[in-house]
Amino acid sequence: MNTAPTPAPGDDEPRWLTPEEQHVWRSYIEAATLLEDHLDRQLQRDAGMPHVYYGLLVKLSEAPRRRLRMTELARSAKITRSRLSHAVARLEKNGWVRREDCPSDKRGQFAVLTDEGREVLRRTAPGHVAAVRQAVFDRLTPGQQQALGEIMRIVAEGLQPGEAGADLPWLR
Amino acid sequence: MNTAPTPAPGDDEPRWLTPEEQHVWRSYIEAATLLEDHLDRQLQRDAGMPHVYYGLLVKLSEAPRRRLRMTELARSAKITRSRLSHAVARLEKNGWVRREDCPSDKRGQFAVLTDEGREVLRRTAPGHVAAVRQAVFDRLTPGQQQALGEIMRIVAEGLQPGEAGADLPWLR
DNA sequence: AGCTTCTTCTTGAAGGTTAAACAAGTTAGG
DNA sequence: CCTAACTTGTTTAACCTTCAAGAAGAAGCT
Repeated sequence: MNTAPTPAPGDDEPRWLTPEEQHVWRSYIEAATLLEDHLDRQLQRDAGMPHVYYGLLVKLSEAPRRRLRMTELARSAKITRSRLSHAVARLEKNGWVRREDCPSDKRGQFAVLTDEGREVLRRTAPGHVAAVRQAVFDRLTPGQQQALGEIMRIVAEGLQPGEAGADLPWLR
Repeated sequence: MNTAPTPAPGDDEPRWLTPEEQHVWRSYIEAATLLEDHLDRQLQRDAGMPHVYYGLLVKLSEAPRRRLRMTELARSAKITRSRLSHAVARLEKNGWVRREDCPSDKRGQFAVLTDEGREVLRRTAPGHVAAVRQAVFDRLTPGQQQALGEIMRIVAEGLQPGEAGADLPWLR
């Protein structure tokens, strides 16, 4: 986000992005912004919820008894527990998720996908997949798709462990 | 986001993502989420503003007289005018941006980067570039960097023109 | 047991985003 | 001109996210 003045030696001059790197980075930011907006809008319109919430329902739908502990769900969706707490509160009000106490750990809560939640998913998944396809997969060659997967896997990996943060030990 | 039941012929059965596509897509979502969170946190901590706001200052810093019409800035940052309006209000309160009337179009407003805003940028840019490098560029081969740029350019392109949306004819 | 520490989840407030509606100004067509 | 249609930018309220703090239970240590 800046032009390189001079790469001085033994100096703490920041290593600015090269013009090529800048282009890559800007393309990334633009596409990521547009894509997330696009999907948020698509889902808000067709399913009445933002993309992240939809992702939560998907995770639950794939879990063993369609239930997951809050912390596990948060971790798997890459969001903070706080955010999840608010999200589940909303989804619960919609009747798509229900909370259940964990028998083995009285602090614990399960988020459980309700039948109604399943139904919403069943009804809206096709449209969502279509949107994803149209925005991403239909435009990329198999090679690019594979490359994208690898690249993003690498980036995600580098961001996962982190030292320790306020609310989220695993999220930096 | 679902398992393929059967690709029936001449049927409107949705084309679910293949397992490979699902992996790619999940990696993308995870990395994008983690990355945006990471950068948001980095900038919130070091610059006192979210990543998008930082991007606005950068755009302004590169514009001719360090000023851009609201609509142009919004378009270039890929956000809605409404969002920009709020953002500029906040940046103005921080003294980093100032609004100025457009002489040729009485409806128009320029967002102008103040000296103070420039200073914030100067002070925080190194740290931000370092974060981006560490999270992305340092982990990818030159080939992957190039591939990422191409891929994201394609995706962004497909999302740009669109038919016409409520507030944003160009977004969607 | 008793004490400290960690983990789980929630809360409340502050801030950011969205959607819809609007005022004001500009443009295009007759 | 004059009106209809469009643009620009803002506003409001509803919603979502973050941050810091905290209640409650579990785990570990002596």
